[in-house]
Amino acid sequence: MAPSRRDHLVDTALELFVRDGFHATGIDKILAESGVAKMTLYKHFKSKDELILSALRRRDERFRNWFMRAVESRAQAPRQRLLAIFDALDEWFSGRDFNGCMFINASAEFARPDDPIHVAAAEHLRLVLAYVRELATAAGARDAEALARELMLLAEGAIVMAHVAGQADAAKNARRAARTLVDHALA
Amino acid sequence: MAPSRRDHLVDTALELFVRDGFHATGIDKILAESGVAKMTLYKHFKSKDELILSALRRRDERFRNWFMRAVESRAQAPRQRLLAIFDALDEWFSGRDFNGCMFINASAEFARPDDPIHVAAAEHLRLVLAYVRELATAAGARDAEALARELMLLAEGAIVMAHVAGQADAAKNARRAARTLVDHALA
DNA sequence: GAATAAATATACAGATCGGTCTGTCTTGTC
DNA sequence: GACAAGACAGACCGATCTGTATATTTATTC
Repeated sequence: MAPSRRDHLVDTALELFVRDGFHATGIDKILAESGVAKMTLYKHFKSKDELILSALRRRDERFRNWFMRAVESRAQAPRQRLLAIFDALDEWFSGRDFNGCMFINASAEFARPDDPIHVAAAEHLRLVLAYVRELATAAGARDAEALARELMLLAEGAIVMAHVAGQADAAKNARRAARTLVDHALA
Repeated sequence: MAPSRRDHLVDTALELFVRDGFHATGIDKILAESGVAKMTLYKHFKSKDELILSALRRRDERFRNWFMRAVESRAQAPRQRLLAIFDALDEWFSGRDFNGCMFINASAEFARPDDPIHVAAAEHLRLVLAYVRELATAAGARDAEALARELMLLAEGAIVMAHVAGQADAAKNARRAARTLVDHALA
């Protein structure tokens, strides 16, 4: 079964949104890039914002899937998995198409906290945090919630320093800090 | 001496850019809000991008000024100043008009690393990092550069978690992690 | 092969974008 | 009072924006 027009549309939009941003990517560019007609887009999506939401949902799904596999394939021991988070980030940052976190970017362009797009970005972070908390719990942290939040700070900070400041080694710095925090939390 | 038209323009633009984003803020809105004529704007700035750069420069100047005063007024001892960073962030996040970091947002909308606006954002982070490194050096850290980078990760991560995920206590989590890292680095 | 559904191309609407241009009016200075 | 500088208002430009309408082509299915 050939990929549906809708899927193709979401994939193309996803790529352009990540590369150029949301406001800077016009409907017409998405249509030209995907070879889909305008009426087809508006049959599947009520508006550009709906398309953005679909792209964010797909990104969330793919990213967390990749992330969990990347972490779990690197280590078996729970404590090592907490550190493997930052090895996965390092791989991500080193990719040619790294352009920051799509959800941080979405929150920048849709700043009102009640904007559905901003809400979707918040939900993504909530889900990633929940996964890190699972890892922290498995590792036997006294306060898994606290450790997870601390590691999330390092992870998000690394994304920012890698993207905004171009610090290619941000994930490595974060890993070093993470080891200190994990040692402290598991002592 | 009345504030110059140019200054008023930059201030108005700064406010709107922070609140609504860069692409979402049109020239006309800035003019209407500031009561300045269009030709006056284009006499002072070659383009909208030039106005954005001026707004970023002003923001960088004001933010770092506020930040250094906020840190130094909270503590005298170098080690305590490193932790005061996160008390200052907490105050910032609690403000009614907190809308994330303008430089992270700018990098999201102007993603190409060689874009002058992205470069300006990178420079801002570089300057903040330099200040944190000074504090770390004064505190007698064995590796001041490493400690400064780790604390920067926590700070930027806190900004993201506070803005994107609406975590009001992000700065407090960061402060707790920072204490662990500082203790480890000064041991 | 006809009927049906979907996707196509194209044109268009109405608004807004960044930026230019032409004037008018105010203000300060000599 | 003459004059120049600077800011004003507002029309205007071409391009682009999201979204809609129409009419044609393609593909599937009976």
